[in-house]
Amino acid sequence: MTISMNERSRKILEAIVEDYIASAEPVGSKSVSCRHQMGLSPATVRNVMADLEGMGYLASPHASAGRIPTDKGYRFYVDTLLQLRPLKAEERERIERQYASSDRRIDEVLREAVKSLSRLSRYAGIVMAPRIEATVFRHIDFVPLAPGRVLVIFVSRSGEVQNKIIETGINLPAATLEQMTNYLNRVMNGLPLDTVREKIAVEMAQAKMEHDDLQQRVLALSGQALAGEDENARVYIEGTSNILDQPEFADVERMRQLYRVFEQKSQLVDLLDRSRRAHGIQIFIGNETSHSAIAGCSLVTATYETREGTIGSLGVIGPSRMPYGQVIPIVDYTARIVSQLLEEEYQ
Amino acid sequence: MTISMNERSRKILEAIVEDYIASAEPVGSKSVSCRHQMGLSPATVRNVMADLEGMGYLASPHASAGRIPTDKGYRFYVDTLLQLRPLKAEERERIERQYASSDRRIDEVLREAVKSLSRLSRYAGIVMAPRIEATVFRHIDFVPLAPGRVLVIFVSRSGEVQNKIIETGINLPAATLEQMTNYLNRVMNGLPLDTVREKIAVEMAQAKMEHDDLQQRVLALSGQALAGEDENARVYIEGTSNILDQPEFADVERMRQLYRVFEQKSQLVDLLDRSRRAHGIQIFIGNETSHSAIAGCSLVTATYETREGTIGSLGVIGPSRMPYGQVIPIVDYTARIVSQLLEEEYQ
DNA sequence: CTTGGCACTCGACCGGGGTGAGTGCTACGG
DNA sequence: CCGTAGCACTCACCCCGGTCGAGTGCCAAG
Repeated sequence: MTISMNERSRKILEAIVEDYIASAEPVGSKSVSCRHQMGLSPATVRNVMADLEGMGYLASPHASAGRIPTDKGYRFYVDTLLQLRPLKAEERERIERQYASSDRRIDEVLREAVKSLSRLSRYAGIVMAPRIEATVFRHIDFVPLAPGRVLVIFVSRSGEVQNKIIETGINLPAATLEQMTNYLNRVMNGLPLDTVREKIAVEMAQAKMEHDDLQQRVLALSGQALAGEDENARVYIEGTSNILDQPEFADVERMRQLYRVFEQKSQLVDLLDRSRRAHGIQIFIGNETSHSAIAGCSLVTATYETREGTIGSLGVIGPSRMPYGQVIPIVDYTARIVSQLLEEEYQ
Repeated sequence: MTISMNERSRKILEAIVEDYIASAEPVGSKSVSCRHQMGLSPATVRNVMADLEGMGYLASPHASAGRIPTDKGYRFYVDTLLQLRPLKAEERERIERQYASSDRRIDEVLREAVKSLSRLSRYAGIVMAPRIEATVFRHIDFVPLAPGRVLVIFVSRSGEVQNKIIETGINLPAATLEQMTNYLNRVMNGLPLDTVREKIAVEMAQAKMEHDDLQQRVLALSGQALAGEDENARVYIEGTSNILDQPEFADVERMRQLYRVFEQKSQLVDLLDRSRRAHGIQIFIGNETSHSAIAGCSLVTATYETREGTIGSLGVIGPSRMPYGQVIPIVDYTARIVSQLLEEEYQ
């Protein structure tokens, strides 16, 4: 058993991975030897395949079937063998066109992105919206709905709107609210959200000292409105039914597991968050996700960013048997376009 | 073959429907005769069952299996045999508690409702948000994001926030926007949305006559912001993976179809919309939905409303083999609670 | 009209033989 | 020492026939 991978074994591994990706059937020595006319007899290929299995790149479902790649096999393929298939101009155009009708509000853009990802990859698209911490203050507004109930609307510089109804207990006079709106909009405009929060805290302390109860309450209101949202709500998924067409999900039990993950979202949040902290393209293969419920699945993700840094991540989830060479450029280009669209907002 | 349904046939039909709902297995004459000690021999039951089959209430999957209810059978059961199992105080309380933490913004309430529906019924919950036409003007706000781009925020009386970014082409001065905000908020407050639209149209005509280009543009802006949204986006679904546990969906192909429907939503919009136009509880059984993709499924829906009329509908979707007696009260009570919560907003 | 009896039907389950793809091993030749 | 050809072996898959049993339909008796 050769320990190292020479050129030949790599070629053969590549052939097997690609055949398996294309056919979803275990691939045998003969088909490798024939289809990829590399001048080797099936017997030779067999020897190599036995080595590859020994090294953990391949596995056989049972004795007389062919071999299928393991997670490690896919990983090696992706890291060292894979050739990206760059997008054709026409495909790039198709991605861009997707956003033509959107109004460039960040959630609109992301919604289009997730649709586009799922449509192009023919798997499920997932997008994680930026955490509100990453935004910049643009505008705040208080709308009294009823005595003791105020709707607080917060707008970030990128046009994202977040709103909350807050029970104030007491009835805040419209004049105070208006005054405060003007003040906050003047002072906070353009500041990153965490700075805004700090400032609000400082001012609250001051208002407290001055026994300005009303002002303190309104400030508290703004603070509450700027609090973070449920993380799970920030994930968009689309095209999950695409995955159902894949032969590996003919088994009902696996489908169930997968759909539970989609519905629950927290595991996806975890992965997308890990991806966000990295930079650029990230690929999780099978058990590398360390979520056994999505065993057999891979995630291809990329980060999108503005000049102020990475703000979120997006990608595609599908079976590990995935044409990475095609999916990666799709994810990559989508992330670029999204970054670009959001960047334009920032001027 | 008796044409009419006498007391005995009804009892037997009831027994069969209920056994089948409980077990998901075709039910035979013997089990009916034994389990529901009605003093009839299996043979007699068989005769009756043959009649019921002849009348279209039952069907046999194959010669030597028992009988299962047809859509018509379920319909008869629901219309004339069904006894509702009223909610226990504890269950009602559980439903109410669900909304305790919500901030009573309409979309929050509906999101809680859909969760609660799916959790209690153990099927998928669906909710359709009111169309924006049904709302009442409360507040509008223009936030200039960049030269030529304005974010328009519209708030309805029930605290629903809708926002749109609009490309204005030219740069509208902040002063004009502010002036217009004040004007609209003063004049339109409390008017139903269609009236607001009319008024805007009238004022636009007037502005045109007076060659007040700026004002005309801002009015156009408001008009655009009040335009309806994508209908499909107004449907919430949750708990779809509950349905996967049902034995009737062991077949992968059916699951696929169903999930396509969930993802596409338009067929659900259609049904919920039909339900909204009716009043109170509505039940669609199997093919009555006239959407063949959800054959074998039933929908139990109810409308929620304020004193100004029905505004939306919500319900549960699951297999036709559904314990209607339990599901109907859940849906009914949820609709009541939602109505009540929204009503409170209106004061 | 009800009931017991009985033959019949038909899917589910089981076991066995045949088939074929694919393997591992071994012996041979460059 | 490496590549190749040959060969026996393995094992999933398919098809077949037989058995089993639940449930029916029908009939004749009460």
